[in-house]
Amino acid sequence: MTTDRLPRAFFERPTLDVARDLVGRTLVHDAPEGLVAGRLVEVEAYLGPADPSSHAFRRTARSGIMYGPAGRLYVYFTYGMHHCANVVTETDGVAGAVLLRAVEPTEGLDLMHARRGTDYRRLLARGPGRLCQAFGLDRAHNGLDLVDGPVRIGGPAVVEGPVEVSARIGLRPGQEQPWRFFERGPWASGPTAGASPETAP
DNA sequence: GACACGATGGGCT
DNA sequence: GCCCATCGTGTCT
Repeated sequence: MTTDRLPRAFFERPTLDVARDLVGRTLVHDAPEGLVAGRLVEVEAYLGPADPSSHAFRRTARSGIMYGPAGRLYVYFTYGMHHCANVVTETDGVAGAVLLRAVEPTEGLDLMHARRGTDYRRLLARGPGRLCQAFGLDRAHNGLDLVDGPVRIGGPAVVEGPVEVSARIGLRPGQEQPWRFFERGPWASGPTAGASPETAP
């Protein structure tokens, strides 16, 4: 159900492996105002100094957390209005993180609708900014430990169909590494999301 | 200090 | 599909 957690060893692995294995898992935020949960359907891997698109391409005050212990949240603010949530991977000292891009909402739908201010279920947590808004995640959650904290990831990987791979979204040309892992369907974001008939609000 | 630029999303065409 | 708001972060002066 939603009470189990993946162990730290799960995150303490190569970033691409963690990213692929996160698709289908359950993301949970047990906040004071209520619990919300959803099934991860889209993630992207961001590596260290070898990945020009990664914040960890250069080690700075902000990106330093990507070099730290695995299993922590890395939440940052961008475009003046959006938050993006990542999971830190690799061993302590090696940079890596997985961006959480979309989930299929499963629990706490009312709270998510209230936070998002929309009745459209399909767009509750489709895209990294919407996901953070629906789950109530902001910079206050930066650094939280998924292994021991209000935000957790657990459950078996439940995937409808194959885990597909594509280039990451929204990056500069020439950096199109196939490091986006997703389940095709109405809940994933991006041009290859592939909506299905089952999109009722 | 100043400035350029996003791992985006919402609204309009 | 195109446009652009909006501000924290990084980099340069």
